[in-house]
Amino acid sequence: MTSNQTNNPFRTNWATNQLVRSVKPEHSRALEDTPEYGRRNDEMGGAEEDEEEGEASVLRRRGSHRKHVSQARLERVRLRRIEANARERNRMHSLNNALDSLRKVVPCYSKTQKLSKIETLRLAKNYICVLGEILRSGKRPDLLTFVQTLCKGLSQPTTNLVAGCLQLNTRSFISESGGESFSLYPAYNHQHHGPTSESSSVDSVRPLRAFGSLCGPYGPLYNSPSPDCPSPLDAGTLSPPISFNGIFSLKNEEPVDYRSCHYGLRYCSISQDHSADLDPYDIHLRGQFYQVQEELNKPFHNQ
DNA sequence: TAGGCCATCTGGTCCT
DNA sequence: AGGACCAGATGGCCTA
Repeated sequence: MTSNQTNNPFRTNWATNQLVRSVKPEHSRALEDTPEYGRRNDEMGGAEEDEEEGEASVLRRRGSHRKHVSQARLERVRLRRIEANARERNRMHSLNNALDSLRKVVPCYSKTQKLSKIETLRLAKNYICVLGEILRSGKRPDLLTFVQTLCKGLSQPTTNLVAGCLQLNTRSFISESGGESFSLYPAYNHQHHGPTSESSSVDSVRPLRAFGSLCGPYGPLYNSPSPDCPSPLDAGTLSPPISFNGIFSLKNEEPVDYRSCHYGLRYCSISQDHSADLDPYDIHLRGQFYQVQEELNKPFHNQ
């Protein structure tokens, strides 16, 4: 809610128009000399000046004419302007909703510290680049490439934020990954951890979001729709999991009900017994083997 | 306090 | 004619 909504919109716009008027090019000024503009000035308490002075007789003649024909028409114009404003607001709101949806599927999502619009777009573009490269090559890039690509063109604060979301710190890498057997790919999930798992963490990293977000043939495997379709992820409570050598770190602002999670492959590899003890701000999930995950990840097994 | 980000209003342009 | 889209301008809020 901005002051524009709480205050009389014409109040600020009047000042705006006064200023704009002084710098606008001639072709724009022409329109402002129309009855519509005069009417608006009247409403904002500004203005008879166009008619009283300034452009003298021609305007005055036009002015008298417009006063004669204007009332009903001007009322319509004013109404149209109000309606157009409302439509524009709605349009921008839907655009913002779409951006929010985008925020939820890029690697760094936080409800309390939202990425700006421009940074969201940049990060999304970078993310797509990474995923595209993965699809193209069938291999996951090395960590450095991933991070560099992801943060390409991002501002320093956003880079820090993304790094924070991804928990990019040396200690995590060294202590938990042993130098290279880790994954920071939000689109990935690990597998084969736990009793039935193999422990090769490099191989355990598998892309996941890339397919989980599609409405394509892999969609049913997840029982999860695309970003266009509502999903637990899109409900806004989940952010992409980060895997460090089989340990997921999930940072969220709100608790997540993992028991009702449809993204079983991504989030539900935890027993219900433990779910109540989860710290939503730093959740470590122990992966379990899922048959469907094996299916899903087939295309991503390195050739 | 400056700068970044955002919501809103507005007029122009294009399209149906 | 009217709606969608766009870009410019502005003021408010927040943070370093």
